[in-house]
Amino acid sequence: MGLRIAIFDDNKNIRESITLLLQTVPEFEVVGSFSHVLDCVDDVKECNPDIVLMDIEMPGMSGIEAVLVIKKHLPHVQILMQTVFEDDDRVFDSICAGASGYILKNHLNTRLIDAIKELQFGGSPMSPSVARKVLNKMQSVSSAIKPEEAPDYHLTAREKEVLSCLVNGLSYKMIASDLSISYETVRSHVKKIYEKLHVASLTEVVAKAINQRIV
Amino acid sequence: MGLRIAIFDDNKNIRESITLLLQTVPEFEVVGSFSHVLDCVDDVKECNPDIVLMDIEMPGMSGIEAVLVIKKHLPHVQILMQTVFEDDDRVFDSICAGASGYILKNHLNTRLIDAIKELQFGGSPMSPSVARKVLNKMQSVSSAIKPEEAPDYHLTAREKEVLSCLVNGLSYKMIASDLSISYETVRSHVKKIYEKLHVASLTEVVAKAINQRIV
DNA sequence: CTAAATCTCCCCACATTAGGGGATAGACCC
DNA sequence: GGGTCTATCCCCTAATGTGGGGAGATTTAG
Repeated sequence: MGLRIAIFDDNKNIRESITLLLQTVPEFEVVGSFSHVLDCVDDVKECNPDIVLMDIEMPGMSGIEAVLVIKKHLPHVQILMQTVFEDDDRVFDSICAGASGYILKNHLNTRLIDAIKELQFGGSPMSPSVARKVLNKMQSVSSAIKPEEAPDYHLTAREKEVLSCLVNGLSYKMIASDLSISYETVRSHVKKIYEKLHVASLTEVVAKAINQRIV
Repeated sequence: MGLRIAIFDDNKNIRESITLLLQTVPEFEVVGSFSHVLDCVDDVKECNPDIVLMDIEMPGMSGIEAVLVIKKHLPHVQILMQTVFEDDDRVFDSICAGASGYILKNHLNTRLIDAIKELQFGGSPMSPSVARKVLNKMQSVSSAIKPEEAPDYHLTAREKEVLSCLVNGLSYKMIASDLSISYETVRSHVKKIYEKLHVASLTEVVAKAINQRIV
């Protein structure tokens, strides 16, 4: 069976030349070609593609927003961004929106067919400069990716419960009624937490809990 | 001028076959071939490559650690990981350590030469499945990448100062002496902050400040 | 220049948290 | 069965934070 492909691009010439290019591959089938994304979810539902080629710059709604809504309603569809832009914002916004690949238009002729095949088999084709941006960004947010070994404070389950209540801004009284225990018990737990976290005030507890993701 | 390449791999056969493969490209020059990374910084300084091929599994020090130290001492060197592993940890650790590409050994024959050329021109070659992992990870940490539009609470400079003191766990008294203002003034600021942030307790202030990066 | 915002300080009354103590009952380990 | 850990509860005192006011000086914006 063939691979169903839909194209979104406001430029008619580009849509047509992409279509021509894709038609040189027997297994590819262009099942839709649209000049805007205002009805993209319906369009995609209608033509039921495996892969969507999405331009970024389009009238009305941008291709990035389109990715968001398509992915939301049809998460199985693979979306390949194809655009002239390679500024960080557009690249990362597209990826975060759910795109599975990102190739620049000047690579279309040479790379599009390979890129689609790569997508089909679970890859994420990217133009070289885009891939580099992505890796650099990964490095710069590495702290978020591999949270530095959070020291273990040996909090008990109950203490963690109390702690997360504190972080949510509850007072001792509220926590007591929330957990159906007495005010004094809450206090005992909090005292223990203070000891274990080596802090001396609620604000420090909250700051430490959030920053070290103990919550 | 040629492109200088160094190879780190504990398997002699692999080193030799990679060398043979690379020698088919006239511009490539294999300037070093090492079976371990214990002296990798010296080795790399010695042979002065543009690009390093790094295996992950090696005796003594792992290739990932080697990437770290090489990048630390010789940040301009481009490092391409070549390995059989594609578990998330190894992939992300390598990238965070500073690798500029990551290809799987079963793609070596077909992709290595292209990958090196891509590296040379500022790209970041990755095996398809690795690229997909990277994109998925990017999406999952998107909150860290694009901090959702922090609403502006119109805090004044002074209020922000006080706020950051609070987040650091200081009491009103300490803040007062820190900023050389009276206790009552601190209170005034805090009251204002409460209003503007729509909260009613210190813990909420701290939590909101940290989570929304107002600090 | 006037009005608004900001920063500074003060008072009183009340609520909440902090630090010190101690106690009981159940679970778990050896 | 004795020791350790956890969760639960209690008391007292002191310190700190909360909520409601008001008020003068200075800077900023219209």
